[in-house]
Amino acid sequence: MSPSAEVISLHTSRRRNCGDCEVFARCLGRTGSAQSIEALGTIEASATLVHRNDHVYRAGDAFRGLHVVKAGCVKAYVNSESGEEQVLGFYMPGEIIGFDGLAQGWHLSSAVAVGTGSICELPQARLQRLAADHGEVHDTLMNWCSLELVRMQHLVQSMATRSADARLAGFLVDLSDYHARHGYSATQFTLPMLRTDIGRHLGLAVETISRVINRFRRDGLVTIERQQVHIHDLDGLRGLVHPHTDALGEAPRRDSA
Amino acid sequence: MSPSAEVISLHTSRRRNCGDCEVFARCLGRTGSAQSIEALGTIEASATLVHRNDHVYRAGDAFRGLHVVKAGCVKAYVNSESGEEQVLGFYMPGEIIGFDGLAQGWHLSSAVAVGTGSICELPQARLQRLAADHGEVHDTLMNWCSLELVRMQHLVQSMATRSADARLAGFLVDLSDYHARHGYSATQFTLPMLRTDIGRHLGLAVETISRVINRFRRDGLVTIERQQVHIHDLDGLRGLVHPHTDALGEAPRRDSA
DNA sequence: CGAGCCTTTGACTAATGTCAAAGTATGTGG
DNA sequence: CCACATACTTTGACATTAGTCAAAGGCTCG
Repeated sequence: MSPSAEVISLHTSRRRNCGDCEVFARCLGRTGSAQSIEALGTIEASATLVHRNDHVYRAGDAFRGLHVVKAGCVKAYVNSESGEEQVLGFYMPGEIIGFDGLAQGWHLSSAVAVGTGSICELPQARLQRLAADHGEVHDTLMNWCSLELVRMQHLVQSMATRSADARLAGFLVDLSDYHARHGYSATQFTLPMLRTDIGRHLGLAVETISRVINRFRRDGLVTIERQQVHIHDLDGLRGLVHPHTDALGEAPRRDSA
Repeated sequence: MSPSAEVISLHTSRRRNCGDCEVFARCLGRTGSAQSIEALGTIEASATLVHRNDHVYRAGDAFRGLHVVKAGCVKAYVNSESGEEQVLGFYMPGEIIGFDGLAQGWHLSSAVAVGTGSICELPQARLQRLAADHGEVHDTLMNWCSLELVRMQHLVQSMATRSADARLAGFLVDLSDYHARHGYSATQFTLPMLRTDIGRHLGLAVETISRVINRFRRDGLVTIERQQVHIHDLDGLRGLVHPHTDALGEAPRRDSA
């Protein structure tokens, strides 16, 4: 894990108002009251180009502000004392990262680009000023932080109660939902992250990820080749997500001969 | 609000300024800037006596505000579609619950008293007004929400990477730390929650909890009888928390370029 | 074209869950 | 105050999931 790249700050494009950004409506302008959205539109941010393994921030870094994933995919993770990496989440375009840094003034987790992408920084001072001037912005920020909390609660629930199959099915369904929400195909998309990282995210070994994908393929649920995902039976996949202890005499065995 | 003819009897639970409360310094007054603390002290709250299994809020309830555990212990949990309960955390006196309700305006989790205790409500409208008037209060609220997020991240990490022994050891150490921080014995305290709930919190079966406790007892680390915990070897317990893949006499890959 | 990284597969193991039942506290009504 | 009912905890035997180890197979990129 040494070949990691520097923390970003390299290539920045011109600074401009967020409200003028072509993806504003899917980003800061996605939620909140009209006043809040208008206020957030006045933030000036510059998108930074990032490449695979570029860090957005690292655990221990001083908190400079929140970051928005504008393009690409960002992996948030923590390292345990014994060096293992736990992936807390994968963040897609329009999603905001860095809330854990608000707790103590420095980050407790790290964020790294999964592939080529683009990141905007929302400077803390600017956000504070905005929140002070517009109560609605404060509400919106709290909403986002709370949403992040809920996201983590779901992950906890998933890891504590679901089987490997259910976890991976849930992971794929979540990705599918994201794409559908944003107007892309719910059944055909790319899987930008490594199998290893999916495993570290779901609390499973890489080999298990591989085997489960295989099982799904055999059962005709999906075709996953390299990074390309085709979901053939989205409902079937959804059905796998929840434990369903209902099988009183009828176990959910799907055998394609 | 509540007719005074309620169960409110033992303790003075009439509405009064939080700043005058005897536990303020361990509660709202625990963190944040001086201005923030002063502002929060002006909140008026009334403590409500709760008994075992009384709910503070339930999933689906409209979000009315945050709640402070003043005495006792509160269990936060979610129910999966298949009815299983996942315990997200146990909250001790001075801790604040309900941040997940900020995300959507209603709660996604439930909170229930583990035993007899006392709860204060911090009305949302009051908090919003305070945050609007005092930017520092806004910061403090974000801090708390972020801290809650970090707490959940730790739980994720624990469940994904630690063995049953490590998880329970961590759980006990956390409790011990809480008691130490608050001036109580770090090695002798009560375990207010059921074994079942500890299991549901750590993602383990009740039987496993029981067996691990037994193992700890055999190894002379603790004595746990009913709800009474005696920690005999706190350092030993701490040592168990982290995986330590020490097998081949320390071989952490520290490859430099 | 070769090196390194990533993924897949197979064989085996270990940790934890499940089921069943006994043991032990707790509370209630007689 | 007892006796019973209920709820919680512990223990044992066994099943099963997912992890580990080892190695081969495929991409990708310099």
